[in-house]
Amino acid sequence: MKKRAPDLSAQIASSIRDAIVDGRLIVDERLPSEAELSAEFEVSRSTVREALKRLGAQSLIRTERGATGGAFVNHLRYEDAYAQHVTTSTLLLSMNSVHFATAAEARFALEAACVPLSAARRTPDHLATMRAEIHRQSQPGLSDEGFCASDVAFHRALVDGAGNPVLSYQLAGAVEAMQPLMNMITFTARSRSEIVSLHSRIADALDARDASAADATLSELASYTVTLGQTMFAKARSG
Amino acid sequence: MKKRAPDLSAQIASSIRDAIVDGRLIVDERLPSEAELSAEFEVSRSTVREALKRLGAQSLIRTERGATGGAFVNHLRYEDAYAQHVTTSTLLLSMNSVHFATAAEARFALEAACVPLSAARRTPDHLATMRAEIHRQSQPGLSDEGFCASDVAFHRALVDGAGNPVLSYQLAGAVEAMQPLMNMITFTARSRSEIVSLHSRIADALDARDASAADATLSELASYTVTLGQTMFAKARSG
DNA sequence: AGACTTTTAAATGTCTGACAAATGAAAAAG
DNA sequence: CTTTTTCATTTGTCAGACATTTAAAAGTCT
Repeated sequence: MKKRAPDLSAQIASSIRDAIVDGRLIVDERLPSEAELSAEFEVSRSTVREALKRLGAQSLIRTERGATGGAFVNHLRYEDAYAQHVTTSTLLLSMNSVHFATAAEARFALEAACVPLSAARRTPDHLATMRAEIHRQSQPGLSDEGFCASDVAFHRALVDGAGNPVLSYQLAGAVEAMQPLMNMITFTARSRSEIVSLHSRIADALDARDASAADATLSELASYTVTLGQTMFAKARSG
Repeated sequence: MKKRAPDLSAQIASSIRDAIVDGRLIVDERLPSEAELSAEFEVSRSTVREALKRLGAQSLIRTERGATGGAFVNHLRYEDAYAQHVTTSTLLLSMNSVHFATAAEARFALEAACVPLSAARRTPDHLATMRAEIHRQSQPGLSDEGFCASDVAFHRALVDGAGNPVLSYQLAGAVEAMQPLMNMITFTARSRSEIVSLHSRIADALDARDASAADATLSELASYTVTLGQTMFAKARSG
């Protein structure tokens, strides 16, 4: 039950991380140089460097070389957080062998939360993106991976239509992390056209700012997706 | 516009990360030792170590010392991902100076997505947690921080009631990252009792498995929270 | 004086070699 | 066969050196 003391580099990373999280170090502020930090913490420069690499991996700091270089508190941007969130979510799903139904339920529940906002606020740009993806999805030559990627892009446009970046960020994990699971479903021509049709109806409803129609169609899409997943897994068991 | 080549340690980290993400390295598999990796990548051991620290910071690997030690592909657990997600979300909100209204909108929209599922699946345990937190929130001596922490615990129970771990994970960022913003609102005795009353009604509705009543009350709570926030910020501007 | 070039100092990035500490496995002792 | 000791392996830490990058300072020419 005893937790051994973590490595020095981990301790130092924690110490600096705390300073950043509760605001004692502010964005773009420069940390002391590696030499100064090693004196301050009374460790070697290598140990300090390992601590800084840890923080860099979490996008908490960035480093610049040269005379005026050093480690700076990083301004965490949506894109960085977004990418990390997707990677982590994807691994979480695959490593914990989450059932397809569970992941799909979460994804569609969260997406449904965006629909009323998106119906109210979507711009022509969002609608154009959705239409473009729908068009791509109906191309016969499209690979399965391409279809799934386009599916993700369609749903991201739906989510972004809500005009709330916090919502978009949180949804990223749910929607994008599903892609590998979705890829496992080999879409038939028939199921593709069904999905394209549902996508079109969702886009139409959002175009008309009809939140309840969009919500109802999204529910249809959710059930259909879960059904497809069940069929696929049943076939995998029997085959 | 030119992107300089990233550091060697970053390149090596990427290379190993890719191997983990697309499954060429599986959970609990042992990576080559630092000496072997340094030979393989033709860099020094320090460089390899910095790469490994980066991966460790993302919970992708863990390291063990000793004869049979080494770096192992880590089984990413919900708790690890959860903690990271909360830290990142919190920083994202503070560093991008997200408006209270935007964050609150995202939070309540996502929570609303859980309500129907939670009404259907919540266990007595979830209800007991909610009641306990409501009781704590009505104690007069409770600090503002304590009240907010209890608020988070209440809402987490609501989300967990949906019985979907993926949903709980995704919601963690939205709910917990709000806490520092919520802490900024100094609750009066009057607003606390209003919130406690709304929490009670939500718990009652979930107890009765009445999803629409729970949803309606959550909407009330959302409006009330946003109103409190607006009042607070108006006062901050004038004062 | 002003514009251009060179030098220099500071900082991170990388390498080498060494030793400490942890830990399981093999060898030795009983 | 069990216990103890030794040992080899591996990560953790340290010290010192050199390479590379960068901006500022110093120098040079017009």
